[in-house]
Amino acid sequence: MQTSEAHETRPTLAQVARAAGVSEITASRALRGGARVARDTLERVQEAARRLNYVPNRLAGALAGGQSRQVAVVLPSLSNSVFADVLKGLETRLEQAGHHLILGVSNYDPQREERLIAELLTWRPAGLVLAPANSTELTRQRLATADLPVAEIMDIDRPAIDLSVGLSHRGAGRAMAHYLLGRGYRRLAYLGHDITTDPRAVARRQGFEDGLAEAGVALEAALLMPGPSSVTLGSQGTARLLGGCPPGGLAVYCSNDDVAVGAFFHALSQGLSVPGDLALAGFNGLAIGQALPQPLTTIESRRERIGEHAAAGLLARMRGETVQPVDDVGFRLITGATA
Amino acid sequence: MQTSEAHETRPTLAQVARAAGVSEITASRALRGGARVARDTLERVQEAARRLNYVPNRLAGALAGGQSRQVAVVLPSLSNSVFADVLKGLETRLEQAGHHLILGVSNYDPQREERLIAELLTWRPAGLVLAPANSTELTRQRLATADLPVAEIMDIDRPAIDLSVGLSHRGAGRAMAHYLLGRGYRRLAYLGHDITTDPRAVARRQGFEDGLAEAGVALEAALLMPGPSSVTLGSQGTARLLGGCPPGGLAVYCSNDDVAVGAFFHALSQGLSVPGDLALAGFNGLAIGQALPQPLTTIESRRERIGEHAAAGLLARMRGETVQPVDDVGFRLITGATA
DNA sequence: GTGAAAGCGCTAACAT
DNA sequence: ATGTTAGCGCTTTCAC
Repeated sequence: MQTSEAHETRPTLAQVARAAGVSEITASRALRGGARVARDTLERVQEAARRLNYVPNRLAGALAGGQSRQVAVVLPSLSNSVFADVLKGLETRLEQAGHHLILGVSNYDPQREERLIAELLTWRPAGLVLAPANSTELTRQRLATADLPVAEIMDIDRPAIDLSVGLSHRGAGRAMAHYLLGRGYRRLAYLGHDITTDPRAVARRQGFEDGLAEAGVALEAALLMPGPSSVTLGSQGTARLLGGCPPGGLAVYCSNDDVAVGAFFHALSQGLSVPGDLALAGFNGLAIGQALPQPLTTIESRRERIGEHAAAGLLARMRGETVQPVDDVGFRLITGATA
Repeated sequence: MQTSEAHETRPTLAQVARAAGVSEITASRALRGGARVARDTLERVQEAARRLNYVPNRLAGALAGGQSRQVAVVLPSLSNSVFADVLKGLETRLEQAGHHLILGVSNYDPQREERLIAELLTWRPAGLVLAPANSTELTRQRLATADLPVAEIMDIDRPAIDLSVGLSHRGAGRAMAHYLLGRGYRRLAYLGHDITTDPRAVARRQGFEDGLAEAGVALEAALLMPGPSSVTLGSQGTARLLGGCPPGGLAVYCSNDDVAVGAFFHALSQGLSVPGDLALAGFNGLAIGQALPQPLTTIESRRERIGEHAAAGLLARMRGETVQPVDDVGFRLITGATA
C-alpha cells in the first residue's frame, strides 16, 4: 500500500475481531455463514463489521483458502450480440452463486486466446469458460492439465477437454438444408462472412452441404465475403451473389441472421419479393430477424441458455459432483416467412 | 480435468528460484521486467520458469504488493449492444496494459448495483468503471471514500464522483430537436421504452423537449411503452402512437435506434412513406440503422471510444497522474434519410 | 546485483 | 463454540 498519511487504512478482519472481542478466526467464521458460532457472538461480529465498514479482502481469502470464486471467461468477440447473450446467462447464474467473472476477448485469434488463458489462469480461477476460436493444441493441452473445470461452449461437434455445452452446428446446417429441400427449393446458394476464423460457421456450412448431398443436390453458388459478419456485408454480398446467380426460386442460406437481414434489405431495396424471387435463411434467431416485416426463417440458438448451463455445469463440478461431459441445449427451427 | 491423482502441486516461485539457483526475491525480480538483475541470472530464471511451466499466482502477488491489476466493471445490461461496445473498448485497452476485467451486471437495478459494487470491491480492484443505473446515495458515498479511481461512463450531465467519460445526452436530445426543427417539422412526437430505469434516455428526452421549447414548439404526443427497448417495442409503439396522432408530416423522436428501427419496419409494413408520411430519428448510430434501405437519422454515440477513454483515464490515475475530471467524447449527428 | 527477514489478510488444521 | 498455530505465495523493506 502507498503510505497515504491521513488516509486510515482499510479495516482488516483482525480489527473487526478486536472490536467484537473475539479471535480472528471466530470473526472469520461468523462473517461466512456463521456455522459453529454462538448466536450472539455472530451478531456482535456482524455488527462490528458493519460499524467499521469492513470490506473483506478476497485476495487474502482465496490465497489462504485455496479457492478463488472467480471464473474466467474467454470469448472470441463482443461485437456479435450472440456472445453478449451467452455472457449474460453466465453472469446471472454465477453471480447468484457468489462467483465473479474475469473476462477476456480473443478476437478469433488463436494466439491471443492462448495468451489470454495463460494470463487469466494467474488469478487461479475456480473454473474457466471458453468459446473456442480454433484453439491451438498448446491451449488444449494446458487446459487439460490445468486441474480446473473447463466448459467449452457454443459447439458440441468437437471432442471436449472437459465439459461441452452448446449445440451441433453441423446438425443445424443439415436441418436447414432438409427444411429448404422440403419447401421445394432446388436452387440453393450459400452466403457467408470470413469463415476461416469462425469454426461454428464452417460447421454449419458443412452440415448444410451434407444435407443437400443426401438428396443429391449441390450448391449452385457459394460466396464468402471478407471480414466479420454484419448486415452491410449481407446486403453487399447478396448484390454480388445475384450477379452470377439470378433470383427466381433461389434460396440463399446465410452464415447467420445478421447476414440474412442484410440480404433481406437488399431484396427490399431492389424490389425483389421474398421468398418468391429470393428465399432467405439464417442462423441464431436474433430478435431483429423476427421483427422484420416478414419474420426470418432461421434456427434459434438459445445463447443465454448456453451460458446458464455452462455456469451450472462448472458450479456442479466445483462442488465435486460428476457431470455429463456433453450438454446439448439443442436448437429450434423458426419457419418464419422468408423461405 | 477430473481428479488427476498423480497431481503434483503447481510450481511456486520458490521452486523456480531453487531450480535457477537464486533466492526467491531475485527470481521475483527477474520475472517482472528484470530491473536490477544481472543479465544471465535473468535468463536462467526465465528458463527455469519455462521448464517448470510456472504460472505466477497473482492473488499472492496482489496481496503482497498491495495492488491488483484487476479492474471492476459494472454495467446495467448486456442485452443492449451499446454496452457490449463499451465493454469491448474497455477490454482492449485494459488487456493491452496488463489488466483484467471483473464484470458485474446490474440490470438497471440500483440495489443490485450497490450490492455488486460491494462484492467486486472485495477483490481490491485497481479501478472501477461504472455505467450508472440511478445509483443510490450510498453507492456514491462508498465509491467516493473507497480510495480507488472510478470512471463513470456514458453520461457527463451529472456531477462525477471521480472521472466522467461520455457525452451529454441532454445535449444530444437538444441537437436532434434543433435538427428536426431545421428540417421544417412542426409536428413532433416522442416514442420511448420504460424510461424510468434508464437515466440517459430520460436526459435525451428532456433535452429534446428543451430544444423544442426554445422554438416555442411542444410535443404533440409522447408514448412510453413498458419494458426495455427493442425493435418489436418500436413497431408496436408506433402502431399505438399513430392511433391518436395521424401521420403526414409527423416526426417521431425515438428513445434509441432499436425503437426507431422498429418504427421503420412498421411504416414499411403499413405502406407509409418515410420520411414523407412519417419521419423517424433515433439515438446511437447502430450499424443496423445505417444498413436499412434508408439510413436512419440518428446521433452516433461513440461507445467503443467511451470504453477506451475510460480505460485510459483509469490507467493514468493508477500511474498517479492527474486527469481532467470530465472527458466529453462528443457525438455526431447522422443526417440519414429518415428525417 | 543479490539476499534475509517480515508481512500482506486471511483460513485450514488442529487444539481446547 | 472458540482459540492457537502455521501457513497460502508472493513482494516490500532494508541490508550487504
